[in-house]
Amino acid sequence: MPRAENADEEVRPAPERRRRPTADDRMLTFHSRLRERGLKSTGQRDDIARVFFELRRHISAEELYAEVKKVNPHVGYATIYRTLKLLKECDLLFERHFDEGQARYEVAGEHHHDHFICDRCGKIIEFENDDLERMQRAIAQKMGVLLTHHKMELYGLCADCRTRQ
Amino acid sequence: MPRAENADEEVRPAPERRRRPTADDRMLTFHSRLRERGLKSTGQRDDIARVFFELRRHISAEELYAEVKKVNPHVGYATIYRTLKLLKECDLLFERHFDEGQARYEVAGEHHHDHFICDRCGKIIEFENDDLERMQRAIAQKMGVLLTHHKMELYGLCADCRTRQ
DNA sequence: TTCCCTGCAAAAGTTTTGCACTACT
DNA sequence: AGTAGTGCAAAACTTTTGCAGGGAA
Repeated sequence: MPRAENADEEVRPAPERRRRPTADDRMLTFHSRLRERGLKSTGQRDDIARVFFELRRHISAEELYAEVKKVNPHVGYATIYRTLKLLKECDLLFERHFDEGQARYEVAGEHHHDHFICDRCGKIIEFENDDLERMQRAIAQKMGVLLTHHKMELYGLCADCRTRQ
Repeated sequence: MPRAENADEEVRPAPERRRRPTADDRMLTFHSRLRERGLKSTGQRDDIARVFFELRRHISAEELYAEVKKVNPHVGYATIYRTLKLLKECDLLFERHFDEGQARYEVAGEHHHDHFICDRCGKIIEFENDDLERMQRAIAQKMGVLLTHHKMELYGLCADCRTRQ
């Protein structure tokens, strides 16, 4: 394990350090958040939410639509978008805008992490680094601003594309 | 070695540390880049590029269109977009996608900086921090990726909105 | 039974493109 | 003269919305 830079020790893949909620856990949360708001649970919402919770991360609306269609061919695009917005309001989803035209969505509620996006193959790698987080807070404090969220994205060639190049 | 506690000393407003090229300087560069590529200089391109170089940063295509119209009412949206793309290819412009629907454009070629965006008033504050840059490179190295560019955006309430709140 | 929810299609917002015409070099 | 550039309008793409009908509580 290299130790020249102290960043080395701090960089680690984002995947869960404590138990990650299952799709079922998240469905229960979704239902209770809906109830809290006086909104209804419906077959479409459940289908969309379950597919979203079970699928790989950083999905686009288009991809989600295609996946949901496999389970429930009746669902329309409008309901996909409306449900994505709803999941966001329920704090169960993050909406991300990488350097593309369309938004990508990921399951919320895990430890904060940032992203590396491969310019060539589009692969998205998550990582986390506590020093980075601390430094951002320090910068915000110095500027006198109140931080609500932030975005830190690295772009380049992933290890695979780099060698294949 | 980056440390969060001394970030204070490193945070400074981004504005130029060495002489900033004038709009005229940039126009000359633009013309020579066009020539290199066998492309033509035209009245519309000059009008758009000059307005862009002289105007405030982080402009949207819509705002630029309105400004250019004042100088040359004949210019169409298509030419605005085509010229923005051209300026990008000439490395004279950065395209940014903050948390909005539309892209914003800024003059390229100055020292690298990052952005704070106010959630309330939309104000954009630039800042730079060398520790942050170093740390990003260290992270990239650790992940085995080749970095081409990155994006670091802080969102929240600016000092003004924070007190007015 | 009451609204909320859904699907469809149309609209909206941003950016790109086809085409005939214009104008640099 | 020849080729790249322009304006307009239409298209493309992503996301939102109006509306009439359907379904959860």
